[in-house]
Amino acid sequence: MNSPQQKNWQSVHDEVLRRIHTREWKPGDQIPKEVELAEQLGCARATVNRALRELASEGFLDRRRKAGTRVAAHPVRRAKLDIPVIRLEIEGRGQKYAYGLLFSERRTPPPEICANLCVTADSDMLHITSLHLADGKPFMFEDRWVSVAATPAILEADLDEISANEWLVLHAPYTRGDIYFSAVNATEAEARILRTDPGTSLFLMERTTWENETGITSARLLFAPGYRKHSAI
Amino acid sequence: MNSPQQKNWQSVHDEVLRRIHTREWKPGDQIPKEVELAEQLGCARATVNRALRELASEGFLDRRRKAGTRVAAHPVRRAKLDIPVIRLEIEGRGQKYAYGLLFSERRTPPPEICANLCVTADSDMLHITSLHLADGKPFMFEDRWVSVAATPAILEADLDEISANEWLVLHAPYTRGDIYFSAVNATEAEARILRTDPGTSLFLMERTTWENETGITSARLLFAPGYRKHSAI
DNA sequence: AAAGATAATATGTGCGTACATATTATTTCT
DNA sequence: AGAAATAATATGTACGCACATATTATCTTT
Repeated sequence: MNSPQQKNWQSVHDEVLRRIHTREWKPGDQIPKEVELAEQLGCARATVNRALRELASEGFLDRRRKAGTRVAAHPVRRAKLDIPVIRLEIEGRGQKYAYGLLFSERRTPPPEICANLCVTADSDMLHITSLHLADGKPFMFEDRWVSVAATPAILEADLDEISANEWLVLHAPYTRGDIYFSAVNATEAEARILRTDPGTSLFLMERTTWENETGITSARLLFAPGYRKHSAI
Repeated sequence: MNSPQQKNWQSVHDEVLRRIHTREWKPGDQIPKEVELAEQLGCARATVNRALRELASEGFLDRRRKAGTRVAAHPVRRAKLDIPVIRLEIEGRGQKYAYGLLFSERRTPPPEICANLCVTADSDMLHITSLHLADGKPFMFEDRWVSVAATPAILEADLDEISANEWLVLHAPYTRGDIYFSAVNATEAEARILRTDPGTSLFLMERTTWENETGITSARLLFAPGYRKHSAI
């Protein structure tokens, strides 16, 4: 009972996914080779290839040359996480965005920043702290170090008008970055800035970005109580 | 000064990315059409198409039929987040995994679970709480509701031996899911289970998964202090 | 001039072929 | 028997062509 002609890769994708979901093909099972599937489904190998490639990148299949394709034994699901500019995230919630520069100083970095960005202790850096507000209420506190050597133009940026977050996105593209999510108790100072109580649990995002092997910036983004980061899978 | 022959889509991908990074093509700019790029780079349109499609899915480009391709104005970077089975996450850190079922009861769900999964208040559900340990220390506390109607086989699972987390991954594939990350202060009970102090800031992951329109399971995963979730971009 | 029909166009995708590449299986050699 | 060379094979990808589709631009019609 061959399935009716599946002429596009989407339908092949869905059909294969259906067989995985119905456990016709179980985790660890080897599935038919591309040419067989193509014949079975009445389409070209290229079409099957496209569908299977997509499914592999989604984590449903493991593929290896010569060894063939099998259903992923331990489906490591890959959630997609959008990392927008803070302004857009707030405006996307239908709230009014505001921003205030708290502090900006050109100086040498503390040890933990050196370690993060792999820079020397005498590097020329810009240290910026700022507060992002949603509907007038503190939303996120940003504590950022930017390498002046890697991004000299940052010195000309008017950081009272545009946040370092947004300026960097527009002017300093990066090739890779790390993000860490965690939870911390608010310190006295942090609580004061975010207008909450010391000890309150806060969502923390730590980001470091790189242009090839050059560290660009390292930021500590501390969100006001109640913040939830969503992701779909 | 055309670039030397770029015969594979990876090199086209990298070359386009280079032009974006060097701001030869700036955010918002329209880039040459596929046929032009193909000619310029000395390869087939299909090859360019593959590269640009990839770049669009990575968030660097916006593409629309007839309108052409342009550099994304607000590069919403998409971080990829791996959601493995807890056991593999712990073993991946080189730690010894252990697991204990705390509690298991078949009953009707409380209102918040009904809302999450879109089920009625008289649904047949399984409520499971368990503790995952790394090197003998509490690592994550799992509080999960599973729909018996959607996954009757769960009743036969030996949840003392295999965690609901892992059983579900292997036996109840889902079509979509939501994940929320946040930070909460430990309650008395949670602090006792995770062997920490009440009020300690804890990283919380709330997951709900669906098979088509049927809610499968909703889980609240509370991590021990110090946990950081990593993601690359 | 506004509305609706029509043409033009860039991307989206399918197909068949050819060859590349990684990996496994087999054979040959010592 | 064990190691090394060789063959076989499934996926990976490049190419050229054709046509589909969405969207914009243009031309009619009223």
